Amino acid sequence: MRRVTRDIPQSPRSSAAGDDADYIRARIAWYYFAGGLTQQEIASLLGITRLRVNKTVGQLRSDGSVRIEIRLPLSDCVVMEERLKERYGLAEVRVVPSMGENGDAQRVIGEAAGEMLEARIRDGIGVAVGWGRTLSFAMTHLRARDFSGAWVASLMGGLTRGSGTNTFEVATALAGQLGSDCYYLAAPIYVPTAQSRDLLVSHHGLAETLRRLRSADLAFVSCGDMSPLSLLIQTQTVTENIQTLRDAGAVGDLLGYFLDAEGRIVDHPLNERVMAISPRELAAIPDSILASGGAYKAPVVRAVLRAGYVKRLVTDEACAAELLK
Amino acid sequence: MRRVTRDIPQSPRSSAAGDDADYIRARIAWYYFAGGLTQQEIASLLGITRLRVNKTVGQLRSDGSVRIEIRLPLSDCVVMEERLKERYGLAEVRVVPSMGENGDAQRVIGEAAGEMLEARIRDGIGVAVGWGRTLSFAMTHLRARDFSGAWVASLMGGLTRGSGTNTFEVATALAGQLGSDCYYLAAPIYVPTAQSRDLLVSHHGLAETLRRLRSADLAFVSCGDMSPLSLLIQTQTVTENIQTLRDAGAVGDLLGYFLDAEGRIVDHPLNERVMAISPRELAAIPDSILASGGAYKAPVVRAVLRAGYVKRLVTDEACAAELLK
DNA sequence: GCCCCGATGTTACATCTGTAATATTTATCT
DNA sequence: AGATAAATATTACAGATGTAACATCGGGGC
Repeated sequence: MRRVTRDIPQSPRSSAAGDDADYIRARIAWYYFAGGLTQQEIASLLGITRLRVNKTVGQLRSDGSVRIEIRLPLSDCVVMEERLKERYGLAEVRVVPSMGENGDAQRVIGEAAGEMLEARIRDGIGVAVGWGRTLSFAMTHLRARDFSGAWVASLMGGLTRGSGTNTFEVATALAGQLGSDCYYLAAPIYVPTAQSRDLLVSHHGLAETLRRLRSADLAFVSCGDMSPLSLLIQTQTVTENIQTLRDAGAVGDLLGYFLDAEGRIVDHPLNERVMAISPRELAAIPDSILASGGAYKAPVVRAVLRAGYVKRLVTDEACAAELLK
Repeated sequence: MRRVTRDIPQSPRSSAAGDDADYIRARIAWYYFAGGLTQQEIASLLGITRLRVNKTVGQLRSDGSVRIEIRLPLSDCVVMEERLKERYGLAEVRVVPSMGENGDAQRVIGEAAGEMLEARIRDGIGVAVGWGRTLSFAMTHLRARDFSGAWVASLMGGLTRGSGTNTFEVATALAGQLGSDCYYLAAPIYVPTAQSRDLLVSHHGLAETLRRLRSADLAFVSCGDMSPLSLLIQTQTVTENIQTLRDAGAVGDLLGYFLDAEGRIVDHPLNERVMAISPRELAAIPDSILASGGAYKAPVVRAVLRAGYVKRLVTDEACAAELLK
């Protein structure tokens, strides 16, 4: 566990250049998004290339420096939110429209989840976070306020062979945004054997992080399905076990634990080796947000909801429709 | 004075078609702004023409259904805000970047002013509003909440020969957004003679509106300069008097009253015929926002600030720079 | 019933935008 | 100083976007 202070955004800029670049960024943001000037106009106004303007605009969009708020609720979605709340006894549900094949659902869900998360952050709060693409999108949509009294901890171990995504990225980013402390469950998500799990837990700060996690006020998690697209499935450890997991009735994972259609942890050796708090412990956390969508994830999401592991849900139309069938 | 209920947005839609069109609008908003789909993709997804998507996107942008928030403060502007606050003893100042020749300053200032206004609205509040292009832009940037206990009244009479802009539009729109009552100063801004002014005031609901105005909690106004671009200057009544007004030392108007560089009402017959509350009465309203910008308006704005007629200011860089000279 | 109006579709085109491949500058490290 | 990496400029181009002119459709008012 380390203290994270402020290593989030476009960092490696030195002295004068950094200020200048930030200044240009801010000006571009205003001229383009508020003023509606054309990229070429901005370029000549600022004496830089259109290309640079173009790139900066792209950055601004994705790094959350400009945020677009849509004030037109989609009636269908609102209806589904209510029905989901009632059907699964949830405290809050947000359904966003599904985007066709292209513009990926993950991002839109993540952004909506970020808003829900932001609304629940308060000073002194302890937040337990998982990882995954959806969650990392949420990070761009948080307003960076200072909550130095708060703390963040990662709910689950990391991947050793990082496939592009740093698995602690979400926790780091959140702690950075909040200016709060961050505790890592610095271990692989799957340890070699059940014994080594016990060994690790007794060791190090892992025990402390786990203790902290159990006293968290809010959990922010996603879940994975069984398709080869899933981040978790791509890890070697899981790939080796995928067939036996399927045979055991697994429909997907929550915090690395594979669940059956009813949300029960399936009987499989892999589930003995997970370095993360258990779904049952997750359910004991006072408040929690599950962010997952896409029709193909509906089976896992349904499993998680049926078992009552989480209190709030952010998903998309396609998944919501499946959940309501 | 009339009750305004809800006649703001894209109104003249009948029964089924209206719902359908709104539904399409909402979907387009999500697909385009949240999902980042291309207009063509959206068109085929929804089975409509790309053109229609294109037009709708344009509407969404300008009617405030989607709102873009920029989270990068421009250091220059922030500095000027502080200096203006100190120099003119203001409670709050907002300075937005000036847009080059194109993308008009009015809109950006208006939008910022809308945000400041929104922040100050509370249930039961009485808001006195003026009119002008800048203010009408502010209306698109208000979140429509319900403040049925609030009321809105127009601060000044209207133009009889409407040059495109309905002068009560701002009051109507604001009342509509708030779902509150709206009182109009239903008279021309310049009445024929000083006597007819007294006559009108004694008559009708005008007296009541004026009484209300004086008990308003918040005023939302703009001011005009002496250039031919100014809405007010374009009215025939003023055009006839422009030379004598200049000779009397006028640098612009506030609520139809022409002021000198120190903010004093200039000695001119036209100022006897204004149907509006006086600047002095405006100063007595507990809280007030002046939204005006552009370098060419600096003289009037300075006059208004010097005389202390308003408490808060929203302007742009160019004007702010002049004000600080 | 007929006409007019507004909303939408059709087509065509100029412009703006996103992206890649490549050169040049600038900062940083040894 | 020289080498290296990052940022920025240059050029080129396909695809997306905004706009205009005109056709078509459906409803409401006379």
